[in-house]
Amino acid sequence: MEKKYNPKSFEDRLYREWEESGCFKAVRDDSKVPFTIVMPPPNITGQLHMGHAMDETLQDTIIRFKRMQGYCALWLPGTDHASIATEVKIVEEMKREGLSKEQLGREGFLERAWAWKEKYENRICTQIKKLGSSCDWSRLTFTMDEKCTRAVREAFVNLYNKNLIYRGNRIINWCPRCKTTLSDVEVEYAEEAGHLWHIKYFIEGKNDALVVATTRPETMFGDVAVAVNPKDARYRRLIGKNVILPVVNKPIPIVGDEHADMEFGTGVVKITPAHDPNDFEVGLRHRLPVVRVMNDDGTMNDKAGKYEGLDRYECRKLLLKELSEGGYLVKEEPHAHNVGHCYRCGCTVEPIVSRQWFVKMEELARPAIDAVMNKKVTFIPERFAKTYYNWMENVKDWCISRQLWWGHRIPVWYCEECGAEICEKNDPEVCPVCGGKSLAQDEDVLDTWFSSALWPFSTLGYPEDTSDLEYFYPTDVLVTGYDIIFFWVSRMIFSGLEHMRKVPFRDVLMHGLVRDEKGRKMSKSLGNGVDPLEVIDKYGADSLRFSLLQGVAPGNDTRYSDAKVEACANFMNKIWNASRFVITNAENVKVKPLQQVKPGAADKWIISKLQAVIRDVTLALNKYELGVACQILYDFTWSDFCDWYIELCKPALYGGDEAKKESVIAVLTFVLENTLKLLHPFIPFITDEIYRNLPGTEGTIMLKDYPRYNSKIAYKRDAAAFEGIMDIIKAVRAAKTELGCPPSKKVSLYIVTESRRLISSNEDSILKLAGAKDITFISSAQEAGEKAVAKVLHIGTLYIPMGELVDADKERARLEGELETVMNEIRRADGKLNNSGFMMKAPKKLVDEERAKLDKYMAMREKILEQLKNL
RNA sequence: GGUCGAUUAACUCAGUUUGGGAGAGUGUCUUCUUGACGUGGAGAAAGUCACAGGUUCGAGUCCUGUAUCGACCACCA
Repeated sequence: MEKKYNPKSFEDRLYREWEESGCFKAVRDDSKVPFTIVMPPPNITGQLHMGHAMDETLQDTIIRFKRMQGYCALWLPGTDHASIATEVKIVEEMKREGLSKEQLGREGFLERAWAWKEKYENRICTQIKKLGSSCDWSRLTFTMDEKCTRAVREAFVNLYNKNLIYRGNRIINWCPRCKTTLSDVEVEYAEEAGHLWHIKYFIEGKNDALVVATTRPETMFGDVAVAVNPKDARYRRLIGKNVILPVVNKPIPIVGDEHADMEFGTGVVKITPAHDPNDFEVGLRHRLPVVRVMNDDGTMNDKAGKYEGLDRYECRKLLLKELSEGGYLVKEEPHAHNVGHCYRCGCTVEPIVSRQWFVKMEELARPAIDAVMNKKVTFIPERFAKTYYNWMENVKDWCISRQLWWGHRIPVWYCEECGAEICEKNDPEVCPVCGGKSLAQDEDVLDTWFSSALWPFSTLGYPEDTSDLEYFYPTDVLVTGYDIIFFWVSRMIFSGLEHMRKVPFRDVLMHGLVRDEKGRKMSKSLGNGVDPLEVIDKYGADSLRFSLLQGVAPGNDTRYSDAKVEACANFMNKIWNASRFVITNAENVKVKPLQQVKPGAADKWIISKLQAVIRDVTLALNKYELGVACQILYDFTWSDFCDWYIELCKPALYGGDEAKKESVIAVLTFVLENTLKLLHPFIPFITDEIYRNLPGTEGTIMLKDYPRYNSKIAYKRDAAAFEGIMDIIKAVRAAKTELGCPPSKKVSLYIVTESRRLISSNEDSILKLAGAKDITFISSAQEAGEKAVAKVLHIGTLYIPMGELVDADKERARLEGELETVMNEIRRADGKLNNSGFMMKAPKKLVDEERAKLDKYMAMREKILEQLKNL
């Protein structure tokens, strides 16, 4: 083994070996229980960020754990075509070359998009591999692969035939820059400082006017009415009359509608059904026409008269000027309001009436809600179920058509002869209605999330009834960020239930965002993003992985910091060196299996600790508490194993007793091997590299059994007794520091105790670790000599004569401090035991424990007082 | 307006379904180059668990309310 922990020297090599030897491949094996995770497919828009790194690490840790536990573990990787996101990127790239979509044409554009896909998919997969992800690459799926297309068509046609997909004229969100619709969840709202303009609409034939308040005056060309609340005494009598639309000089009716809020503005609202969702509803109720005034690119159309062709904001400016000059504009006040933006390009979204394809949600939502209610799907942490219910219960129909080229084309054709609408899985040749041959496919593509929604089963072979689907579906856990519950999780749930009749996964493990050191969201515009690859290059993948898992609680955001990774790199170094120590000592000897040696007290202690760790880590992992599991392993490895056990071993290793040495080496090897196995799912590279250097091992650690708790070697009592020895060592060390005595100075120890045998048998360890020269058992304090520091411990009382080094004042102060602590404990225990409620209601075991504690502390108090007197 | 989360050491955070002696990492102070590791060892200081009530023999943990911060959803002419 190399002297230094140098991840670069083995990470890539090990990954190649794992992959080439087929360790990641999951093949149906009916003798095993399947455990399946489908990877949330990263977008092929660019490269992986820290959020991905966290997502992949969580999944890899879980899947490696399950694989070692003997499950047939499948982690299925993939990438997402990310329709709009990718198209935006490609168009940007083309723009830099002076090209436009129109110039290339659909065919040419798609060719370019596929080339893009090749490039970025490769890059992303390389990055995922760098992290150590043990996914089955032979199953790598892209959301626009042939099999996904088949799944999309099947699903679409199913829904269409059940009337759950329809085409209709409705208000949708329109991005004038991307020139496509967006679903409701694709719109991001941000508060903006705007204005509220009060505009006079004269009542027909009168000199009187109604004043409407609007934030978007330019839409007035599409006004088809003004509404007042029917309960509003101010305006009630005007209902049924007309007002004259300024500038346009056209009469439009005054309608009575609840939508008009008497409290807001003037209580009169203009109705523009084509450009506002609420107005659209009002329009439906009053059978008003729908007048669209804007083009797809956000410019005004011919309805805007002389403003035709102008951008919406330019038009607003000029129109306001005209209104003001005409005396129509009565007031302009600042008004903060939420404005919707395209989640991909940031452009202000326009609500526009348009003919689009929709998924009818009501019927699909109900079983999806029930599935979570009935615990067929469990959110971890549970609170996210509520978020899910809130959304699902109020969900509106899902607009799925996009005016883009990159994506799954909508499987609907129109007969140019009879006008029939044909929805079929396979491209139709002739019109089934009239037999006509000129059919045109719908120009639009589907929302990228339509194919993502099918991901858990499209990847396994749906719509075919495959063996994989039967075996691996439903999948076991979906690991993803809480930010895509609406986009993705909910849609997978109702899609799985609809198309597969089964939920897509049993558990949903949510994680939060990875933020920067200051708690800010990592983003391009802030420039505070950290590239996982750079971190791996600097510290190694294991350090990054461990830092991302350490201290995470499900669903909580975490902060990334270099300092944290560095601390983890130190941990790797610690593991590396401890292992090197064990391996070096085991090198030229035949390592016996644990069963063939007689463990001593320290050996039993570490073996016992190990059993507890096995139990607790397994429990934590089963509950997806990866952060907790990390902490347990970190503490055990560093403190128990390295700081204590290895040090405790040294007397035996360097002493002359061969049997002892043999036994210690067996235990060292046993504990290290198990620790490596326990750690492997979290830090796969270093653990495998060391494992291969361990005596008596063969092959990769990743296919070995995960350690199981063994009650036969749990040694609970022995371990507790040994803690007494450790207390002695700690006490000596502390006494030396407190009194300014150098640790290297060897001291004599005098002990009053009932555990002489235990102490004798561990004399070597005590002498070595405490820095002592001898131990003498005594029966009273006086025997320790005149000036001795006393340490009252559970195992007994320890006296250390320190001659000149002891400062009597310091020692008195120390003892008084100790007395104070003990008195506090006595008060606490006494209080409890004198509390009749506690005595009557607390479990007997607890009362007994408390009484024993009190006795112990009382004895300690006596000793300390005696000591103070002697000083 | 609705929902949810956070508030624990100087900093970053664990502490859960099942209430029973406040934890880790980083930083700080003291100290040690002893044959795995100075990316280290040993020891220490450091907390009114946001606040106020309540339930309980007992609350960081359960309940109610308040404050501050944050997220999401909805509405906003």
